[in-house]
Amino acid sequence: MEELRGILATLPPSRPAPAEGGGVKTPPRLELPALPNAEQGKVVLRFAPFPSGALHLGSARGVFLNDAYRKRYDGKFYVVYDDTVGSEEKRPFLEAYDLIRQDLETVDVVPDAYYYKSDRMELYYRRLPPLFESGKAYVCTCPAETLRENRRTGTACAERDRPLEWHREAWEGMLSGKYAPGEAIVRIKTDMAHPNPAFRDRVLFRISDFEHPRVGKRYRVWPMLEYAFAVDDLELGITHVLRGKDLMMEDMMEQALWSAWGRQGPELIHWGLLSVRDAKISKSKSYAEVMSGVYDGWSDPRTWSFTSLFRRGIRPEAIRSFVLSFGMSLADIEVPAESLYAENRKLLDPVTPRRAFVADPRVVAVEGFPDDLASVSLANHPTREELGRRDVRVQGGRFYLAARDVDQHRGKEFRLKDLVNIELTDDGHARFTSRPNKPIPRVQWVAADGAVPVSLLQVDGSRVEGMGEGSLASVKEGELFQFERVGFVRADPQTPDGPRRFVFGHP
RNA sequence: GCUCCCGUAGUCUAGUGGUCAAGGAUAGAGGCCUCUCGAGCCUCUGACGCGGGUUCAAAUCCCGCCGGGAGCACCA
Repeated sequence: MEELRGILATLPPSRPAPAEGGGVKTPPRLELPALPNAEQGKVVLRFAPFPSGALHLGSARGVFLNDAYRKRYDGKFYVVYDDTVGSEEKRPFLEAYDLIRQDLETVDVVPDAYYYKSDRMELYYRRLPPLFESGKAYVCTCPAETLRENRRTGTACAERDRPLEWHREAWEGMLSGKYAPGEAIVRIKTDMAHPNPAFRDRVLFRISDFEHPRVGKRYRVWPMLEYAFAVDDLELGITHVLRGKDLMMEDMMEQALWSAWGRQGPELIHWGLLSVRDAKISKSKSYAEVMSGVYDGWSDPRTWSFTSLFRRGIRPEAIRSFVLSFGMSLADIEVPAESLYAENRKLLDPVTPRRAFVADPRVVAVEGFPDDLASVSLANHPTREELGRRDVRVQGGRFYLAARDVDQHRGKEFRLKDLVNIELTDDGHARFTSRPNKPIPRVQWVAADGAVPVSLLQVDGSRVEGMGEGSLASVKEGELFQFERVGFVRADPQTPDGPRRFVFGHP
């Protein structure tokens, strides 16, 4: 898996055109540095996710940087499922292939092709014999522990210099089942005294009996990531590899292999590691919680998956701007999720209608509420008239206020925002005082008449229950609102009865 | 420990020897708004890790130090 941890000449045209007036900010134009040796129309890029779960915010850098350069150079972009057999702790999962495909669709990234490493095993095998012949690879039957120790001390293993024929036969033996898992591996011959201990005769192939989710037990000898990439990057004509700098050592491996094959590989370019503060992202934890039902599927906000962000009303363009703003810097960074929200807010604020919602509601009956005040017309947006208005019935003077507001304003006069001024006595009774606006605290309210119960899913998976204004009764999935003084929300699918369901996006 | 990478405001980023008395974003502070204590608008605060060089001139080049990160798996 190499998608973990992730401006073109212009921003994508999908960004909503800034409307006139309304104080809409023009987003800054972002530019990515040019790629070395990149020719217009001839750039071929690839993104290689390990199919163990949905794509999430940690994958975003790989997705959007590749896509941005693909567009900038009018090139190709492939998804290569990095689905070799994995290990005990890291296994590919069948469902993940489709999840990843859907996630890419969700964020409007459409690859030119999909490839599966598990379909390309013969290609990997075919490239190996020449390495035996040129003495660049060998079969090693050391136990893992011996191998580690030798690597540490820079000691070559006894088999390293056996004759070519022995290695050929041993390789056949690996394929045919003569060796059990762990009993034989293929290693590259670099230099056992290489200053970087991590680079001393690394493993190219190993035996695994795991059943692969796509190809079952058809193969028992599997390549390591670096070898598979070294082959695919040549076979697929990749011109530039963009990946996180955690894979820098893999560069050395790929380059060693290309040079052994007498070929020139693509340019290798890295970005620093990205972590998002406030977002503890663990694909394996998410997988476990999704499977066990603790999480509400991959759209549970706690996964930080693309789908879950979408469900929260976070637009793909916001994620794109967010990750592209980091550029190709090699510095490791930790960014607060707040930055992502700020990007999304620029997109949503100008187009999102306001609605009233109060959490933890208390009923307040206002004594002396004016009889002639039957309804009030409220703007859907404080500055953008084109978003229209709505009428809210207030007859009878019964309101829901947030418990917090009730407590805070007990014994004081305050204004029901956009409506009238009232006073709350110490024992909780409310009475009308006056109508004109004046500089006193303003409190959010929901008219009890017609109010609908609302359940708001939070980022931590909990729910806040409250009451929303009557116009929310007919809400449909996907509608976006700003609950005033609460934040931006997106409507979940609704059920005929029960509360209206929303997902909290961000303030 | 070894190898590699990185170091501009709280955070992210622009900057590739002069136009940088360092630009933008975000966060923070203050203000505005016939009405969002959480949106919007305006203003303000705030940075080149340290020490040596090179140069007429350095955030930009060189060396050292300090600090941070990654790799050292028969995972990806």
